[in-house]
Amino acid sequence: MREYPKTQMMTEVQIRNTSEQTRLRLLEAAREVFSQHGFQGATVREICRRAEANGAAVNYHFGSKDGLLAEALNFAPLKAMQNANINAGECPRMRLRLFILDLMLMLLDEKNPSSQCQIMARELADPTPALDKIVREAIKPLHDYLGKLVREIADEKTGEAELRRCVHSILGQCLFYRHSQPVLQRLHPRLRYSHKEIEAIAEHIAAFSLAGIKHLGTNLA
Amino acid sequence: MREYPKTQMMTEVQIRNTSEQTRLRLLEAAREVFSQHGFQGATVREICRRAEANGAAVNYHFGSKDGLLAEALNFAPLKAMQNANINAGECPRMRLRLFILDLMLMLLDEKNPSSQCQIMARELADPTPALDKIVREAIKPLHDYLGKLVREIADEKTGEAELRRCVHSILGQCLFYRHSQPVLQRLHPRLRYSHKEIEAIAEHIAAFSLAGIKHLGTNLA
DNA sequence: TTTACTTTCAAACAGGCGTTTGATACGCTC
DNA sequence: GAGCGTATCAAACGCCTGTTTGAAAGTAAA
Repeated sequence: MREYPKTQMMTEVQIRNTSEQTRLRLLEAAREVFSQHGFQGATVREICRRAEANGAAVNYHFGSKDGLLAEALNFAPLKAMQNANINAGECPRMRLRLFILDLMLMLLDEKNPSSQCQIMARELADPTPALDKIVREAIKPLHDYLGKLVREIADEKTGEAELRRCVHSILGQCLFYRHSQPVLQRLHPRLRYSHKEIEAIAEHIAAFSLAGIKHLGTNLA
Repeated sequence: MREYPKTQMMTEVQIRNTSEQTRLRLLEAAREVFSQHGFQGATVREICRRAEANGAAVNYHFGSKDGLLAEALNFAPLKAMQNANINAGECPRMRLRLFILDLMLMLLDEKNPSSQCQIMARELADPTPALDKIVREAIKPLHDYLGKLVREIADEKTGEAELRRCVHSILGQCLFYRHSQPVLQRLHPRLRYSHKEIEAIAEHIAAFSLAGIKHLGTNLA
């Protein structure tokens, strides 16, 4: 996986106690800063400052800012969520509800250590070299899984394009609350994303979407 | 409105023939570059290059890059769309359909000279000093108008919060296609946003949303 | 023509960026 | 202790950014 630095002479113990610790601190700081400012807006110096590491540490341990982003990405939480959803055993409509709730919690919960989704959500709009990997390993599986879920709920005759658009409608509603947060903050200054508020939003999106999916063919030709 | 430069001695004719022309060229170039690269990604030098103006022209005519953005914004197309929608005379459901179609055309049509919406859509995610003005003059009226429209369609007993979430659901679906364009391009490389495709997407969002609004209270407590 | 003023221009400026460098301290093996 | 590979550090590098500067060009009134 990683190539910097090539460990040759040090013992594993030493590595774990010295190098590996700053590596981890850098990764954690990077996730914070990337999720807050985006890739362009984040600076290597600020990441190093938060990690209490030297300014050259990023390039030493990860080769470049790009390399740091690539290793800071972690798709495990998203995959875990999908697996949990598959094994929930509920009916498809209930699984969609759970899916949306879990996704909204990842996107909005401030206390959630999974800033992964926030980093990825930022990447959607303006691409970095890491976007290809993100799409391949996280977004495509997400679309695929959601597509299957919608197919189970929708009418059998529903076409492929229409199915895809339903997936877009669901994800669009969810991502809106993250992408437009600066705007929503100005429109409704009092609004806070408490766990209760997130649940209410998720429930709305689920109900709204289920109605939309169910009545696909009834509104027009 | 503008303060740079303070016109004192030149005749109006001269101003129109010299200064005003480069001003307009700068504004047009700025709209192009801002909509393509976002505010952070856009560089003053590139804007000046496209406008065939000197590198100092932006600061001379607009004071700063921020000032250029503020004057490059033009909310007229968005307001015109809303006015046209009010006067369409159709029933609320049909007006919502028209509204979504017009918005999607503004957001996606490549040939459309109104890159205004694209600039604004970019600003949603990461704020610049111009965001306050954008929210006040464009986004808030948009939310308000859409809110009234939804209120006409929805059940009378629908609460304020739920109404607002419907507006978010509609806008979220629309904006998704713009915000996630880099991702969608990778997921479906063949997809092109022809006028026909945009119409199909708009029609889907309208039908999906109308079903969602109509069946607000039926799915759960 | 002289004067006043606006606009354009090449050049430079100051600051921030990601990155590189060479020295230094450290821990291990021999 | 000698030698070696590793990690950290302050400092600097080269580049790009928005912005400023002072001179030059141009036009219109005096």
